[in-house]
Amino acid sequence: MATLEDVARHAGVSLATASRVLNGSTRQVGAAMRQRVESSAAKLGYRVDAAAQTLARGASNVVGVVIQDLTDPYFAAIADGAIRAADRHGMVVTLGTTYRDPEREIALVATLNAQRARAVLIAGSRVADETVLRRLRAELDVYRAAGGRVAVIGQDVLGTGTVAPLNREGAYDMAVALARLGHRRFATLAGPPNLLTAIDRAEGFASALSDLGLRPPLEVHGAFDRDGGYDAACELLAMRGDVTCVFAVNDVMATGALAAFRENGVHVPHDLSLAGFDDIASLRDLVPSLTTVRLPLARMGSLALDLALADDGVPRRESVGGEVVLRDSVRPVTG
Amino acid sequence: MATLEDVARHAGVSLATASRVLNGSTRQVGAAMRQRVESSAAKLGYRVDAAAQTLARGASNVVGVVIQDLTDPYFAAIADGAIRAADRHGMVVTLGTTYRDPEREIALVATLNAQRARAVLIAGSRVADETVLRRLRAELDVYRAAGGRVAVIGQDVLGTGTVAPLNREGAYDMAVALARLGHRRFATLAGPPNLLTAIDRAEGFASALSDLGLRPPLEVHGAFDRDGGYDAACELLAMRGDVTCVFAVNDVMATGALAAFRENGVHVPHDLSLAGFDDIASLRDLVPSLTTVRLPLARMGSLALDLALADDGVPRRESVGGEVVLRDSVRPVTG
DNA sequence: CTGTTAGCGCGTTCAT
DNA sequence: ATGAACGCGCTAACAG
Repeated sequence: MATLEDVARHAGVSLATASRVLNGSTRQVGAAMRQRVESSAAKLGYRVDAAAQTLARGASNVVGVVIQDLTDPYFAAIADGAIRAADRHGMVVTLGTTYRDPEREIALVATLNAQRARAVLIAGSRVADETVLRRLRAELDVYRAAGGRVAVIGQDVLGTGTVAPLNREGAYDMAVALARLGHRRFATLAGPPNLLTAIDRAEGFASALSDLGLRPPLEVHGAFDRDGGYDAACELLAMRGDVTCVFAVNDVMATGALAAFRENGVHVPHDLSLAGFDDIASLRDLVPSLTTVRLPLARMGSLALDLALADDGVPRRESVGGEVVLRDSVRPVTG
Repeated sequence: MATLEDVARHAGVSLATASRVLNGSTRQVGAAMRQRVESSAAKLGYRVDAAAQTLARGASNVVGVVIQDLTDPYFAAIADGAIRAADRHGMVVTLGTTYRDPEREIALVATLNAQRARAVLIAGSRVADETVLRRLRAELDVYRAAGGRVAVIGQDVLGTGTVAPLNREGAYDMAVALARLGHRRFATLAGPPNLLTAIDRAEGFASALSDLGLRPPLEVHGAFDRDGGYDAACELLAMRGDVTCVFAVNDVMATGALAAFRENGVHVPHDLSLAGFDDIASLRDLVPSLTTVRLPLARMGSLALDLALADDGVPRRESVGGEVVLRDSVRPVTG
């Protein structure tokens, strides 16, 4: 591989001049030399060495993105937004996946610190576990002490820049919208009992019912994924009582629930209404189409990068609201 | 940020010793010193500088993955497989997205070359455009000349390691399976006319019909995504004739087609059978469930990394077969 | 506008 | 088993 020095020699100029023309310095270089350097670089197939640049500059151009599962469209959409934003900044994304294991989250932050990533974005719900949280915080602290910028997409429990989806509020609004359609008796497919996102959404939903003077929802817990929704829905069917409307705390769970209901001969929305949360694009062609709370996932990813890069010590917090989207999976209660 | 030298000084040992204990050298270090170094490193919050390591070693631990669109579950699944494999090798993935623009593909390879990525994996169909292909090949050549390893997932047109899905064969098998159900008159939602994957699948399908002595399928082109399938399906409806079964060259297009058919009152599979290709997991809950050709997407991603890392000059090629999965979106022709 | 030179943090000979 | 010293490729003063 040709080095800058090779190019400089080949062009008959100094190292510094070659550096100035090839790698964005603000300094000016005469047209003749610039020409010579450029053609030498082309001829030799010169490519900068980013590692050397990082070392010399003391700053890399990578941003780390930590998500839980790339095959979950929720995270894919967020990562996509982050990648596009990084792209606009001329930065490169190294993407890490935790497989929903908080330990891996910590390890990834360490790795990204080693890369001297300019920023680290962490997406995914925090777990209500103080000890693992403390260790993550510690790892983030050493990263930030070294000048690293951090933003999370989710709960603001790390003292970092935060893009906070209004989970509680969105679920609250959803409950109000569903009650307005005449529903009085609800169930919640509530996700894992220790996942903050799931908790917030379930609580927001319940609190709206309470404000409306309705009975608290039946709550069934389950994993935060498609199969969790399926299982929870099956469990619900065994004890449904007079429930007319089911709120799943995310679309992926709602998808599983839909399948479970169908397999058990329960027709949505005729026999039971169903709502989700997130508005995952690739799920828009489900039948019936899912009523949900739309979150601007890609924008959340790019916003997180902006927040992280703007981090000047006083972490900013940006809330993003969700909008209730009524589709075919719910119907008014008649009579 | 603490450097190795800081740690060495703090532990009262030489730089070399500190390096040996902290960063996997094969050399042995006495237990006492090892202990001291480790506790100093912990106390100072030392984290290796990957850039410095890369420079000193002359090799990075990043692998580049180039895909077209992260929100397309096909690519997300492949990238997921690649990330898991990289993880097992202790490597880190920088993920680049082309937005289906071949120019971006070239730029990304250059960027990854700059990172001195140990391997570059490129997923996504080649386009039948010689000039852009030549330029991509040229960029890959300078990367490979510098010792970079490359593997593509798709057509073997770059002279690199290749994970080749058996598109032609899978589509052929699908046609045979559908004909066995009694279908005699087919249409193909064929994707863009210059996309090799789309071409191979459409041709494989047609060639089976020909072998079976059936009429060639009606062909309608469209973008390789959900909306392309939707549009193509609409077009097809205007000229359908006696077609009883539609083959979309991928599941995402089939999803769009399903929506188009439904909106136009055409019931699948009652009025029309529909098949796709890929077996995207997140689409398995569509109703009716999609008949498709299953591809082991995650494995293709990890296989690509293996191929790339094994690259010793003579690029290997690994074909991966697809398996026809019959589901509810097709039904036998009765009478 | 151009050239010289001193590091950036670490791996790795080569001595000891 | 341990340490001293050089070099990886590049940027950024500084000098001219």
